[in-house]
Amino acid sequence: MSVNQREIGRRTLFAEIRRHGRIPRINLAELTGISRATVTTITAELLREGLIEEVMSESSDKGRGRPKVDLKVRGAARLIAGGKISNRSVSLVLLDFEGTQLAGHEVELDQTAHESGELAALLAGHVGELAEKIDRSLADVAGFGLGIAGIVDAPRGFVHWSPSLTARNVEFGKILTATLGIPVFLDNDANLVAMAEKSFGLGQGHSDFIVVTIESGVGMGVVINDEIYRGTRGCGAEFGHTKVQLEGALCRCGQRGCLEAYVADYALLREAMSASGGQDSRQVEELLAAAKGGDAVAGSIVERAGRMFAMGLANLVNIFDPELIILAGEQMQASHLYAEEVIEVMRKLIVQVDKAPPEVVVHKWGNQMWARGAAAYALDNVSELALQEMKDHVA
Amino acid sequence: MSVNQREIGRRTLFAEIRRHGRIPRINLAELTGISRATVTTITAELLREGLIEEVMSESSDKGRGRPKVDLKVRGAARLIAGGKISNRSVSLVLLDFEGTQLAGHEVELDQTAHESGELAALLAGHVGELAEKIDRSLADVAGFGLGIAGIVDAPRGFVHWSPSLTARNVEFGKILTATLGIPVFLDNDANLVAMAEKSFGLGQGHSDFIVVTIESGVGMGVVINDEIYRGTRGCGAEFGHTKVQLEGALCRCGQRGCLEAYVADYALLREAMSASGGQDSRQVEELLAAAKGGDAVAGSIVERAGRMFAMGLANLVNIFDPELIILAGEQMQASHLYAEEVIEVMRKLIVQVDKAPPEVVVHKWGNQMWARGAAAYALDNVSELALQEMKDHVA
DNA sequence: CTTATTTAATTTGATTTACAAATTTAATCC
DNA sequence: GGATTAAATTTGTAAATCAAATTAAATAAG
Repeated sequence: MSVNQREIGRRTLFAEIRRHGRIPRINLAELTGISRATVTTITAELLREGLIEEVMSESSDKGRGRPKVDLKVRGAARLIAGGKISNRSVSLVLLDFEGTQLAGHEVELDQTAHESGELAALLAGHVGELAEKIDRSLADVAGFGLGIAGIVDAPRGFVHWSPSLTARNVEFGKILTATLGIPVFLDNDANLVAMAEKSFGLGQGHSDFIVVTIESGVGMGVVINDEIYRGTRGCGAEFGHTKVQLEGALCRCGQRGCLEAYVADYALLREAMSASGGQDSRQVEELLAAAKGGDAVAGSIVERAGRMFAMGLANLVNIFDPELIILAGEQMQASHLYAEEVIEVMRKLIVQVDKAPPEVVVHKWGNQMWARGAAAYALDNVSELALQEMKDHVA
Repeated sequence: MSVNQREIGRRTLFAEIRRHGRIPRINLAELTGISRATVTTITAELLREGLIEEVMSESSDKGRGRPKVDLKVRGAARLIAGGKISNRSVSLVLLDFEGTQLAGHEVELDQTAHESGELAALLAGHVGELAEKIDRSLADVAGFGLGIAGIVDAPRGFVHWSPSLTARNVEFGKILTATLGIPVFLDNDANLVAMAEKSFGLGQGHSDFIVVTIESGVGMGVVINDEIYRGTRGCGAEFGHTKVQLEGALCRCGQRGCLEAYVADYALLREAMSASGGQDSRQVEELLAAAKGGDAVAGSIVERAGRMFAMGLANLVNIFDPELIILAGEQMQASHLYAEEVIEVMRKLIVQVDKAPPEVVVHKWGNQMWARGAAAYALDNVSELALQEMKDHVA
């Protein structure tokens, strides 16, 4: 409503600069449809504000005429932090405003669930420490994005439930903001993987895709129209607890037939245990190896997990019809689910149209990707804040 | 990008007028944040163009001062047609630009599947006839919205497959536009029910909701952010073919375990038949009545359908987390699935958060609702066209 | 019946903003 | 060193918004 035209121009140009990394004004004018005159005016404002900077074009332009001057986001403009709380560790990263990583940090935790105040204080300490690594302080951080497992109402920063917190229904976002003294942006960890894929990973350039993650649980992040889709309660997309079997296997959420109850580590181990009458104490890795080696029992357990997973994926496709599905996970942990045979079963289970089924890609990465996704989320929010501030500065 | 500010203003004001039915300028200014001066200018343009008209305010305002003058969409500005192709019939409606129904029509068809050219010609004839009922002609119709079952790529007007067409992969939208000589907007019928609910029904005022329909198949329309969500292939939301059972019952789509294969009419009858060893030839109504009357076999068939349906619904909730689910259907046809017990099972199957589960409402209506939804779709598109045209007129 | 009051709508004048066209800048080519 | 080329900026104009002043149309008061 009260978004005047100039603000729109600033936003589109800044976003375009960010997307391209480095780009000269004339291309900005072409791509956005904004006149060259206005591009000059607006980029001058952004330069004055320090959000962007000029760089001599390094593209091999041997042409005549005045050479292009590239514009890029000014990395030094803001300092961004991102973090992800895992089972018994915290990963943290520090990015500059361009998105390049300045520092990273892994912290072991002695327990899984924490009291929210303690956890906030602990995070404040570690983010501060990380900042000091590059001779900055916690107060210099313009925003901190944090990913946490569980059911999170992101816009409100409210945690309905999380395995990392001892209490339910915590205003964790507010607690964090108060403790750290800087803006904190909290979200479900699966959403932040989607964010990471969109900003740095395989989702770049895609406006609609789904990311499925398998850690200890099964998570999902949905990007629709270039934005992360969060249901109305702020906590949609509980893919792991979609039901794949009526009155099926018991899930740790207390319900029956959840997808997670068939594909998660604990589910596989539980089955192996019961098949052997309580004798089997193998780890997941061993079980998978045994399945590969021809062990019939292990094979059937793993195979069923794969079929269930394929069915869950197919349902996603039937409902969302995405152009891309990214199966994201740490290392090889869930490789049996990401196997080509599983994807093939999925393809058979989706509605058959004379059109290519969605592309399915597997993206394996380390622990820090989660934290980078969280930072990307903060980066988005801080950029928005920075542009918001300009309204007042210029006026 | 070449959307100038004035166009934005026109759009927001026109949309606001449409939403409120009748509203004075001063309230428009307040609601949209556009200044009173600009509201005067823009509404003057819209009046001159004939898209809106002034009506003396009938709101019981006994206050002093200059009385408010309400603005409303000018019904006579455009004539809109909507249609829906059912199994062996076509429903058609004619609306004015305000959305009030001017005429309706039901046509019997002698067959289910049609050759696309013939069907187009047939529709052209009947829409023309309907127009003549109110002393207008086919050429006076500004746009025709048509709903058809099957898999439709709405933006392209392309039908991948439909039970109403003999051929697959038909450019049916283009054929219709050519045959009728007016703009035609084609969509999947379930999407158009969502459209109808949003424009005239229970979805009014909701920006995010899901509509589930049960006719012969199970359909779904999804509204996200005030817009109908269509996957990337234009054909998302195949709720009826989400899988609820691995290697389950055979569906008419050729796959196994589809929701539809458990809840559709033919599925119920098939089961009754096989339970009785081929002796049972009851109709669905009889089967439902028998179940109510205590017949154990019928009861278990109906009950399982309900449980499967609840599971499918719960999966929708777990994935979308909508604020509202509308179960829309013709009359009592699917009442066994819409029963409170089924909804209760669904509530138990969704992820439990300390927050109210989505509201579920049942909306029963007649055949013409589909056609009205199609007309609403056309209305949207024609409004857009009309505003587009203004650019040239004013310039 | 006339005047004051109140509120909606319009008009006016100033300001913002975007853009086309003209100009300047900075390079290469000959 | 001038001609040429292309990017970026400056200039002048047109479009569009808005605050403030004005007009319009009603009721209330005297």
